[in-house]
Amino acid sequence: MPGVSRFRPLPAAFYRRPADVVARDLVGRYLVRELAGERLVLRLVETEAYLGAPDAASHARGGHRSPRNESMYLAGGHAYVYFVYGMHWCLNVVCAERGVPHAVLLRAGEAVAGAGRMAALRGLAAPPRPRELAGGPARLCRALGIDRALDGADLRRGALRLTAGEPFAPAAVGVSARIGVDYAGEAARWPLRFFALDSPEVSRPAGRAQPGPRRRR
DNA sequence: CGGAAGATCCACT
DNA sequence: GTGGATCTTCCGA
Repeated sequence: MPGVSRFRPLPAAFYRRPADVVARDLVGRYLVRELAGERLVLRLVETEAYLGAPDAASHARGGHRSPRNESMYLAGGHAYVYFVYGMHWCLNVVCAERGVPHAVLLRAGEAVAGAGRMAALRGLAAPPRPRELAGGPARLCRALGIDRALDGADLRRGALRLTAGEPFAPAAVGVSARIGVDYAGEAARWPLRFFALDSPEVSRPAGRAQPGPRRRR
């Protein structure tokens, strides 16, 4: 039965690794959402790793811990959902051992199933243009109906799961600096963003890891 | 206790 | 390309 294994949940051992390793390995995997009796599936094409206490861009920088980010300290394989800019939800995959707040931000995905329902959740009337459906961490959450109710959820079972999917060949995955973390000093340049090189859904093509010659003034 | 900034998106110029 | 929406959290007073 070709295809069935794509929906096998990723095992606990998958998550018990550093976030940069998990982030790269998540590109191509399926994010499966059961919502109102319907199955919505995104193939992940863009992720970012956040490395806990030593990472100035992380919500857990300096070992910070609060009710908001408490889920980051769960064992790998749980969800960390947070609210930003007063309007948007973002979904992270918690990694490593319990007490070590590594996480992977899910930034974009391609629709595999339930595209019509996802477009409706996004409030889109016409067929979506590239990046419109789930190209961006907040768009991805809105397309799957994800909010605080899923904070701390077990990603191996339940209404939100990560499954084997269709991993990309290593050569098909690009690496860049993370997006929107310019405040983080040196950590803002760490190569921790991973994306499918030929996906039209990736939120931005190259990020700013290795700035080439740029026009000035 | 007030002010500022944020792992973003969208409308508008 | 720029700024507004909107609210949780943190920090300084």
